[in-house]
Amino acid sequence: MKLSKTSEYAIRILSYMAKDSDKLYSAKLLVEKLNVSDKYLRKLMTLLSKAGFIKSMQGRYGGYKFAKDIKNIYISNIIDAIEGSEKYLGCILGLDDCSDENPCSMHEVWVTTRAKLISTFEKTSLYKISQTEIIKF
Amino acid sequence: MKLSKTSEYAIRILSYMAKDSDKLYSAKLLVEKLNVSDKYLRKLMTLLSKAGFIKSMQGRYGGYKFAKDIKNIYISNIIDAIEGSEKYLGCILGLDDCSDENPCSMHEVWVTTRAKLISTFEKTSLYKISQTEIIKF
DNA sequence: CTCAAATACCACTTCGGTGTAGTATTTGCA
DNA sequence: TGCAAATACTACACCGAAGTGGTATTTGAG
Repeated sequence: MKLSKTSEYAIRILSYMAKDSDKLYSAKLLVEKLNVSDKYLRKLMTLLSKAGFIKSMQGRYGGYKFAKDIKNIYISNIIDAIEGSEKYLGCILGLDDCSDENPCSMHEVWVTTRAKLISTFEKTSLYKISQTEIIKF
Repeated sequence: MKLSKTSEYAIRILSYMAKDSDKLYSAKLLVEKLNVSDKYLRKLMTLLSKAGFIKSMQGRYGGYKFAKDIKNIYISNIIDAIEGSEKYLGCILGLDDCSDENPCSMHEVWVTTRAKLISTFEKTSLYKISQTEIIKF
């Protein structure tokens, strides 16, 4: 019942970048500020570029910046790009054919909790995050 | 954002046993009914015995039955025994020192969602599950 | 034009969750 | 009392996520 490490990193990185959403950030700076392994962060940045959240500038004085408005990037988009939405949309017991008509043992209690989970991910944008007080990145 | 496979199995098994909570269940029967690998289920049953949820009867005509009242077994207890409570109690971004005073970027939105998650696990007992209509185990 | 400093790419290692195999042990009944 | 049928235990295989290493490529400044 946790996000993958990669999703955790991605959200932390993008939240940090959202503080000043027009700035160009180097991998080196992000590594220092977020305390993530250099190699892992660089690999992840490439993935986030390919997913369309950010764009990379190569060469001297290169780095990364947002490729689109942070008001249009939601936590759900980030998680989906990295580990897939089925990780939190599906049946809590992993049953493919579980539904209201064909409920598993947890279905009844899980429905509302899952709705809350989905809503949290789908309604929280990086812009919203950038407006909250954040002490720990 | 999922339970481990082992937790999924454990909840499914115990939910099935809760239907008739005084009965003795053989591993063979459970494997047939729940469509779980024989070896994996047996190993898990031993773990659930050691965790105190069920007790095992060895020898011919052996099997498993509940070791305590299913009104006192909560989903949170099962998850805790198998993968540990920190898997859903902690910071969504995996930060050890995240708190109200030292919030991460998701803290504000996550607090209420996590509370809902915790409440779902801590307030759902096997007894409650046994009272709901279940079609798919 | 060359070099410094940045990102991109490919391959490999490590680790833990999942799953399998084989053997040992227990116990009731014919 | 021996056997059938059940659980217990130990070790290993597999696989994907996490993490590391080395090299190639890009590009602005002097």
